[in-house]
Amino acid sequence: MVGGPPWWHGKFAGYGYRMTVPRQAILSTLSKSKKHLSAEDIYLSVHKAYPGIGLTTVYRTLELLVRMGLVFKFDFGDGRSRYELAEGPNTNHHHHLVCRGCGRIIDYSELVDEETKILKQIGQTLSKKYDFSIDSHQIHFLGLCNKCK
Amino acid sequence: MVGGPPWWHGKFAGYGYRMTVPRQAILSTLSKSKKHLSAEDIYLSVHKAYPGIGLTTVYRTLELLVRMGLVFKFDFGDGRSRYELAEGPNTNHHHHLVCRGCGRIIDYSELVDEETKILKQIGQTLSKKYDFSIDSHQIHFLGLCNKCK
DNA sequence: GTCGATGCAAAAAATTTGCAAGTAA
DNA sequence: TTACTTGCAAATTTTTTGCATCGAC
Repeated sequence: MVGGPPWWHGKFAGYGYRMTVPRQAILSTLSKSKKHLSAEDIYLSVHKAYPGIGLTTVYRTLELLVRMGLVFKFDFGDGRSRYELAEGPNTNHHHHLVCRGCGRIIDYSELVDEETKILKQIGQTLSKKYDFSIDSHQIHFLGLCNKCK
Repeated sequence: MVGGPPWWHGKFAGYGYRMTVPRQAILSTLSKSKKHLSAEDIYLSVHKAYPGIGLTTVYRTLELLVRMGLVFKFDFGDGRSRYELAEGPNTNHHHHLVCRGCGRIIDYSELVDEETKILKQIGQTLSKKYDFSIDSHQIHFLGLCNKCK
């Protein structure tokens, strides 16, 4: 509970973008949630506090935040994209177990450092070979959760 | 060029499903392509040879094949799902580089054995801890390809 | 004051569903 | 013959776009 401006202040001006109420609200919602929110989840949350904010703005803002690298976008195969804050006080690097039965997503952080270490090396090799600039990675394990198997 | 029935014959009866012309055609298309085909790609290819086959059947068949484990489904973030044959004479295990700029997908097979070896170990640990039965995994590196950076 | 940002309504795109008719086993 | 499959059309769902207005810097 230290107060002060959120860590993302100042990130916008540098890119020539503006800090607005909808952007604050969307970042705030993302930073408070531990889940993988869909655009509609975010809309509902934000719209409750600021009824003026529309779904279109949510989509446009998320696209911007992903481009800026502040937010990660995931597709787990259920037809809607999910979004997570890329960094910040409450975020921790993790990967996902995806249930093909019910769509449940389990985050795991165990062993992620080990995974990341290997992927970093491999990424460098691929980066060079394919002249491709890598800025993030995703690992998904697919299968069935305890309820679905 | 050995002829004989395709390797997937017999996979259906065991599950109580039937082998039909549309299913043959869809599997055949998938087995001939090296790419990550969308449902519409598959529809166009199959529909050319068998104009009677509709897009709905393609979607329903793909869902079935994914459930059977014969086909993998991927979402690279461009709003349409992609499908690849899971196994077969022409398939090789690979992972993906995904360009955030133009959506281009680069397959790589280098170092995949190394990745898979590690992930297998990690998968076992997670499997136990989360009571989750893992049957496949995906690794995506995200970034910008040579044309987009 | 300027130019980026927003809201609303409409459009577009991808995927799913209802139901009668077709067909593999 | 029986029950799984299919095709068509219609419906749903998610995401994008046009355009006039608003507001951050």
